[in-house]
Amino acid sequence: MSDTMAALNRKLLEHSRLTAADLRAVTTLNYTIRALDPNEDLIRQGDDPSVSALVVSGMLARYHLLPSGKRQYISYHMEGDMPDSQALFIEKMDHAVCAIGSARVALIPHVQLLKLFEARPFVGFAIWRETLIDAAIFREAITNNGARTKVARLGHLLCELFYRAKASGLTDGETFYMPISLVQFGETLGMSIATLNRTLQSLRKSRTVELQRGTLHIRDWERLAKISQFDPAYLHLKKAPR
Amino acid sequence: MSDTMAALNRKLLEHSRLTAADLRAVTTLNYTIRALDPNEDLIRQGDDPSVSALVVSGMLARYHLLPSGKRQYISYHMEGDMPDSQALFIEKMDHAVCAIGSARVALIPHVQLLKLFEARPFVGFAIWRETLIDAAIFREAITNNGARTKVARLGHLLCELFYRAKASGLTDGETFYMPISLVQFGETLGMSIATLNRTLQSLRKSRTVELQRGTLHIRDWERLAKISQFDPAYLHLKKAPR
DNA sequence: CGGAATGTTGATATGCCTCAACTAAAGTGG
DNA sequence: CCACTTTAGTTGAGGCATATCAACATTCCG
Repeated sequence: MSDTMAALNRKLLEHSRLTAADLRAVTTLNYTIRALDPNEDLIRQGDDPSVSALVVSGMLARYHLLPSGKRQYISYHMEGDMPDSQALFIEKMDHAVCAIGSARVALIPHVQLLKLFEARPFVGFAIWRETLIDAAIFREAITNNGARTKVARLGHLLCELFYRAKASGLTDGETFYMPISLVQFGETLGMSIATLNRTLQSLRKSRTVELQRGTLHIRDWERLAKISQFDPAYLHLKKAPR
Repeated sequence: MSDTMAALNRKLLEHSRLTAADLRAVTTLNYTIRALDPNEDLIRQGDDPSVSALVVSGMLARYHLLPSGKRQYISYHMEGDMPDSQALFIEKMDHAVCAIGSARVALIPHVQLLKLFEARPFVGFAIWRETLIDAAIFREAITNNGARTKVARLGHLLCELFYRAKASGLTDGETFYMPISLVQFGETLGMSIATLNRTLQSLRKSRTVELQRGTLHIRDWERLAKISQFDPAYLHLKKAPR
């Protein structure tokens, strides 16, 4: 049995209830592993995906590429996430996905997933739920960028990444390795890099959080969450009755 | 047979292929109609939804309510849309949905939808696709608010609303009735109402678009789309091979 | 017809983007 | 392992865009 698919099962169990038979069916999925260099694209805007990727290690990000060449990062994805289940029923990618640091993904053909969903609807529902949680994360990003102060905006993103990592057991105590550059944070939050840096200084000064060389360290979670108006309800990380 | 569910079928056929049997199964769904006054909430943040709403007439909007009482509007939904299929597999609403102007919705119990999806997986896939298109709209909103100029930002939103309305046959030539207030536009696009108004003036001056008393009139679609960097690819309104 | 909601415009202060210079860290090849 | 190059992060100065506040006009609605 596959450790890789076992990781997917663990992820699905973070929010969904599945029977032993469902879980067993998931482990029968075939896949191939692909290694990605830092900043390498997994898939580009306009591509027609026929496989879905499951993050095995490292981190991926979604982004839009604008006519000017400017990037807008949309969301980040870590071990156990399936970032392009978003593309399962879609012909042409409206966004690209790239690696943040080195990463490894398991590629699962869409046809296999569809067959599995027909045979075991509740597995489909679990992955559907996964895509809905992604959508909730997108909504929160809209609100974050539209309605929060710069400090809360950055703080909120850091809270979200840390909370999700912790829920998946990827943190080392209060520390999480997450090699997102300041430029990328800027292109996520709609801030210039200068302002982003100064905003980060301000968070540092508040002694709630430390971030250097890709290592995020939470010094005072309660206060950081308060500063950032972070309420994890939108991540829906509770198991639902089936 | 129900006209209301026929409207849902039309919507699903905008992007998905379904068999006659699938379509018939959809029309057997039971529902109740609910009328909404302008600005009335259909569902609030924190509620536990047990029904999904299909917009029968008028317009709905999703929004986040911040601790300060400030609203952030997330997206708008018109006839044929199912805005809270987003909540199908989720316990607690992370956002609210309200009416923009008067509206009527058909409420369909989740249990019925789930049974339908088990019996007819491809109907489920079509509605899943619908939720994925919503997610693509959210992503575009992130980029719109984060990376575009004020003029492009407003123009892009108007383009999207008009394009979607037209695809659903809801426009009257180059005109669409859409009673969103300037305050609401501001709370959608992260601009103050003063700036929003001046941005609108600027669009008016460019003679591409007119907007008054809720009526959107497109005067020069090509130029507006260009100004706004609007590319409808992200709406995925093409039928997919099954 | 009167009151409330919505839209419009002007003046002001400031927060942020832009640009630029510099430092520190990481990666590369001899 | 060290010089070199490249990339990432940091800080400062200046000017403009936009949030904020306030006054007013218009439209909507009972």
